[in-house]
Amino acid sequence: MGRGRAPCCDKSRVTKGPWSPKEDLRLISFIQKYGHENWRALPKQAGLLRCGKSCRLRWINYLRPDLKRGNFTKEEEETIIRLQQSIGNKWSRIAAHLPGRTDNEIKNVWNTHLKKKLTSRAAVSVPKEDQVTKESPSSAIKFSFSSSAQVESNPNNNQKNEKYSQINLLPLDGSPTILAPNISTLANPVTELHDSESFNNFGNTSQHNDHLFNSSGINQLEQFTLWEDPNILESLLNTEEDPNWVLAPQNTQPDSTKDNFSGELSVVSEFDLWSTLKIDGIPAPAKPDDKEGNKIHTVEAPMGMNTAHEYITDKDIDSMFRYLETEPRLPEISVEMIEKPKQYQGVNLSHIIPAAATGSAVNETPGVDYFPVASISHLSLSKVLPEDQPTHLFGSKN
DNA sequence: AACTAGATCAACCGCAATAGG
DNA sequence: CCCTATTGCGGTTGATCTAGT
Repeated sequence: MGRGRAPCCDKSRVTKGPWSPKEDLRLISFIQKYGHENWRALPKQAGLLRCGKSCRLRWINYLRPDLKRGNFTKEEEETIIRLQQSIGNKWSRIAAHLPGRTDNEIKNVWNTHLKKKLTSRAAVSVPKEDQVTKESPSSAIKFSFSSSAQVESNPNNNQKNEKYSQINLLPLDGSPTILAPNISTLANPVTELHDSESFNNFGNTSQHNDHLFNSSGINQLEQFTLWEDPNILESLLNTEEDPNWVLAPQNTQPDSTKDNFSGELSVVSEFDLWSTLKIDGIPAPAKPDDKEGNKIHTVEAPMGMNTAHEYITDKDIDSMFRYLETEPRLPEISVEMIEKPKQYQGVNLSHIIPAAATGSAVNETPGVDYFPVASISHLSLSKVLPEDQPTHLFGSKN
């Protein structure tokens, strides 16, 4: 063995950069089911081309269910300032005092806001001669902290929160559901589906990773029944659940402590346009406001839906395309396919038509455990997936 | 409209700390 | 106690967004 520290992973064989929704869901699904005893082995077991450190960071900073999102409150900022002055840049220790906040987030807030704020306060409060002769940080806090109430709430808060807007889904029977990228779960009333702002933000892929957070800034997983009790997954296997459940097979129980795990965790990470637009029994959303100048398309609802058509904007379609581009298994689709799904049913578009709508049933592989991954379905395996990849069978259970 | 500078923040890197054999 | 593997931490980077010109 050579000298020096061994690299944590083979850098040439791991993905770097921003995480895709698909990767997120894969990581969430794996940890939800098996935990994270061994970060180094986790990527391989979960089928992720990521370094273990990257997975850990992603989980801790963005995916774990107890994260709080949104702007820091004045109280939180005060706490950070106070603790930073007393213990220094011990971000993880500071984070321990702020439930739902991560050390990385706190560090960023400090570097981008609080440090400057503190500096500007000091400039105002300290006589000029003192600024030249005294640079002790501990002296700065003595006069800066009392004025922290001046911190104003950001008038652009709404803008930030808007990025988190999502369309919410409900399984037909109110069953718990698992999160799929670019959609959110049943936590909020489905009436939000009709909110034009949420509608227009459908599938919005902002700069960062907002696909898991709702307009309240709370990680949807926090309200995620399935998350709170992973055993629900198992119990659902024995129930007559909604035909819209997407099921993915589970061939093997991985040993998270071993590196030679050979099983595969199959994950459905696609989202379904139709299920977001329309769920049986729920009134269709109002035609969205075209205030942003997006062209409004009238689209046919797929077979099995109650209504004849729904509305969708260019922006929505773009968002959907953007997501579909990350799904290498999916065939190319066109706007026309989206607008006229019936015409394309059974050809290329079967992957965006809910199995329940088409009435098709997917045969399960004997001896394979299935678990629901999303309350929606749109993959017709025979049309989309190579036949030699049986571990990726998706479809409704009945 | 195009460009630029500043702001933001997710993600990476390297080192330190810790665990376990 | 030593050595190695792994995790955790803090500094830093760089992509993207936003506001200003």
